[in-house]
Amino acid sequence: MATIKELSIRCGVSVSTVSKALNGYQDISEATREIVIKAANEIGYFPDANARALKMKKTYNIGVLFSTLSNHGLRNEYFAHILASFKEKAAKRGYDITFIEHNIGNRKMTYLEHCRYRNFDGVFIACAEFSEPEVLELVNSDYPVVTVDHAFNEAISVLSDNVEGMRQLTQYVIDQGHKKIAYIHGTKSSVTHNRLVSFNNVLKENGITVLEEYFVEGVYRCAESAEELALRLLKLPDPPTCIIASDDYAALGVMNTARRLGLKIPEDISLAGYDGISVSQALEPKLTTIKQDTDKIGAEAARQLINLIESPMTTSLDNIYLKVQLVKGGSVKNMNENR
Amino acid sequence: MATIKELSIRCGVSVSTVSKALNGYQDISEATREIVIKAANEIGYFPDANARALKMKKTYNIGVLFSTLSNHGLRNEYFAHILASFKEKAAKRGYDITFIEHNIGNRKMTYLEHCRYRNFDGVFIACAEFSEPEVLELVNSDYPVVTVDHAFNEAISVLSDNVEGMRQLTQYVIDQGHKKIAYIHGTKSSVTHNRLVSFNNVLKENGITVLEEYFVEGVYRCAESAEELALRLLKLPDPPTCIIASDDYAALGVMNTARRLGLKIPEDISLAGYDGISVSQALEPKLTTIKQDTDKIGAEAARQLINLIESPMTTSLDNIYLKVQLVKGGSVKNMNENR
DNA sequence: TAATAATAATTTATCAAGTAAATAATCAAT
DNA sequence: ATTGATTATTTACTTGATAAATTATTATTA
Repeated sequence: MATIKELSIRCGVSVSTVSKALNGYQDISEATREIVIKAANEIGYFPDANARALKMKKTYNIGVLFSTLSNHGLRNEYFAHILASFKEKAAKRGYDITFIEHNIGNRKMTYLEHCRYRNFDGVFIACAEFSEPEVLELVNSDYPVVTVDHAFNEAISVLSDNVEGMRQLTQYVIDQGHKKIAYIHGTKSSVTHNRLVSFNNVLKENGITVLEEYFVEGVYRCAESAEELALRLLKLPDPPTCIIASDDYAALGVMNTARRLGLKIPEDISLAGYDGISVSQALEPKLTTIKQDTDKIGAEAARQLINLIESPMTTSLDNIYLKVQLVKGGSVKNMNENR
Repeated sequence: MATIKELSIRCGVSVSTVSKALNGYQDISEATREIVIKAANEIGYFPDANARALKMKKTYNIGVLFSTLSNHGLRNEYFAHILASFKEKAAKRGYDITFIEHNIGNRKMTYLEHCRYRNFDGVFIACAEFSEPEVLELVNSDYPVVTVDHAFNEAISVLSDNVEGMRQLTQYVIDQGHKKIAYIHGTKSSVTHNRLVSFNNVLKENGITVLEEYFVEGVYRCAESAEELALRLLKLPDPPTCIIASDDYAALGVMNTARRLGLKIPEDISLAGYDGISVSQALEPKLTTIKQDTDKIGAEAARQLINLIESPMTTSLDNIYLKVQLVKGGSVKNMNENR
């Protein structure tokens, strides 16, 4: 790889003249600048990222935390899609992305230590166990941080408007004539909590009360966990007519159980999910669900993080709520027509 | 972040003594080494990656090419899963991973230039348009390169044993009594070519000849493209009894078309795919397909690449073929029982 | 005891950049 | 011709780490 020194020899000027010429300094004659730029293009010169980072304290590299715990990580479509759009947007703004790891080889380091070691300019926490001390350490550090689906005071979070999403979904189910609605909610987090609260509010507004047994808690985004819970719900003496799962993976689990019990969806049991992953629309019937705009979430996260990196004084730490969309599949039966 | 200089002051020794002590040099007394290591742990010292890379010509960072062209990239489950296991394995061996990009900000650079700019130690081409000049430039460079699903002379490729996979699948379909088998093959590449050849060989071995119209070419891993082709196949005067798609996404497309035409799978038309993505097993009926071991592909790719980086003289450039597994779903009808 | 060897630590140079300060060159005005 | 102002270029230093060369200290041997 060509270095600035080689370039300077080729141009017959000093190294610093080259540096200044390329970095837009004003004390360089236009003639010299032209020569340097032309030569740089000819030999395909790019300043070495490591050397530059060392001197400038700026790497143009963003650390992305993407822990593979439980059902998260790259193997989860929701997060993989978010990462894809984050990556595209970051590249457009001039930033590379590198995954944050725990243990690199045999050196044990915390997430924060890894970030400092690599000198990331900022941190994107796409998915992680938000209660982990190491994650908190990262969020509470002086790093610019943007998270997805988890609100912190010390960071910007980009998330779907879950209150509105669950409101639309629940109202739709109620409008279809359902009164016995069960809810499988995920492991407690601000996201799942908001959805649960919203669900309850809509029930209340519509003057509907449901059995306490209709509320069950499962592992978030885990089909297997939902399978069991669905079995419990469907075997109740007074089973629900509709099950709302807190995410599409859980909905898939419910579907499996229903199938095993010989129940048809939506004839025998209605079902709705949340997320709008692509599988949900490949099924027969298509799943009624709330589609989260993963493209926007990723792009907006990148936008916010890079703004925070480049203009920390004018970027507020407010959370960003994005619109969601009700997808009317065929998995919720219209009970009104049935009368 | 603590620097080596701060650490040296704290220990009352020179900077290079600290460096030597931490890097296992023998010309350091055990007493001094202990003091240094203890102090390093106390203040949580890690050598700065950029400074280290500059001096050592080694970044412990792998560039990963993951272009989002057509139906590839992170949004494709197959590749996302491969990346997940690659990432885990690389971290275990002490390497970080950073995505290779084209245009970073407003600087246009080729993939190779980006790699040199960041000084990656090696390159993993997970998915890309292999005919692109930029990709070829990368493969032909002096970088250690590992690819997935595409054999080059200048790089190691990790791929499934597609000949054997398609053999198993085709034989299974034939054993189920099918003789009129159509094949939707993907855009030409070594992978799709091998599958097609294998399909033909098995037909021949079984003394089966099929109509020329049964061979159609579609866009690889694209459901929409397969939808159209399936329509063409199913509208033939003498339609096939089974359609084999070159991948599961294409199989999904076929499924959609069949559904639209009111045809039931497998009663009216049998269907098989290739890849074994999770959607394929969430469907009803489950798809008969060949499962590629994405965990192994990713891990093996990482293993090979890091071996190539660390011991280029003893790592051969041979391709690695991994075993596949026939998944007998319910999408292929047993024609023998039907007689 | 002096010479030599072995060990332990320090100094200096280097990697590829960027930048402040010093210097040189050019030209105009006096 | 001298001074001053302006513009262009070079020198010297810095970033954090490592490698090579060098020096200091202690131990061993003739």
